[in-house]
Amino acid sequence: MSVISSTYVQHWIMVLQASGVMSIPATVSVDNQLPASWTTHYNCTDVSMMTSNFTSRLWTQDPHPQNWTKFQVWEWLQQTLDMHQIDATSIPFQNFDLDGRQLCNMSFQDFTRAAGSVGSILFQSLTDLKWNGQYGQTDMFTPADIKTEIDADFPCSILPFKEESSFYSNPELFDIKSSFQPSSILPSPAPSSPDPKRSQVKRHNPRGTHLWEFIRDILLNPERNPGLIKWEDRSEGVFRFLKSEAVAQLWGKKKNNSSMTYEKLSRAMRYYYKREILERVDGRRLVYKFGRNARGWRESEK
DNA sequence: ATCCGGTTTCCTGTTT
DNA sequence: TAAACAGGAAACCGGA
Repeated sequence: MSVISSTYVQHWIMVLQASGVMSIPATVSVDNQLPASWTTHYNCTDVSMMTSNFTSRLWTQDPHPQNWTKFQVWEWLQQTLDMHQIDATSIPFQNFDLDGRQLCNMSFQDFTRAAGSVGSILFQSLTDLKWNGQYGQTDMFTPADIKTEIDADFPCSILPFKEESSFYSNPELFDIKSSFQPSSILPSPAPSSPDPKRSQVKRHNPRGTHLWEFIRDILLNPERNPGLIKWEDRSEGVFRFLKSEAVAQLWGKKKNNSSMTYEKLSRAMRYYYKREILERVDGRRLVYKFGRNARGWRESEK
């Protein structure tokens, strides 16, 4: 009934490339893995391998969470957040200083306690892995659901609601506090009873993160920002590219476009001036400033 | 089928 | 001189 389109496959390639999950070598230390997953190890991705195996590509490491090391737990955490475009700084990573066995012993409540509403996403992801050894093949995710999931652009989401970048960019929906705070101030939806309100959130950004959001998220995630972009004036939203070509490459990876350059990226940046997402900073090379229509970069918004 | 937003690509000229 | 900036024009792509 449903056909898995090449677009769909491509999307997943992009998601997994962006997450860097496929290529993190087991030998690197935790300290340097985050930057590594965003930079050099991107280049190791084997796209043809990905396309050749629909089921296994969704999670390429040990599919048994019970056996995971602390690092693998952390890696899964990173990937799941990346997949749902959730700001990694929004959850306290220290709450997940656990190995796979400990992780698997966590209840749904434990997850929401540890990560607020994001906990439900993590819980679903883990439950799925535990039951199936991989994403995407549960009785909650039947073939009939695939079309819906293609439409939603996030096929692994058997979630109560979907986190999207439009969530950040829409002032009415953008509410990091209420969305990512611990469960004490949140109604925690049961995993099997999705909140219809949340699931009806409309996509305004079907192709994923906008460039300015991508840039913002690098700035807001120091662990993902190995000297790529730097705040010049945090309170004013002024930032500077330190490694302009590296950022362009990263953006290209995210968009599955290996020929992205800073020259082309910067053209897209200049289009933001008119929309007041960025403001000009005259006379300073590689320096930009967030404008009135850019959301989610202020410290007070976090 | 068509329109649209958000880029991407290419280009020429200017500034640092 | 290279790298970055500026912005026009057209193409592209996926969603509505």
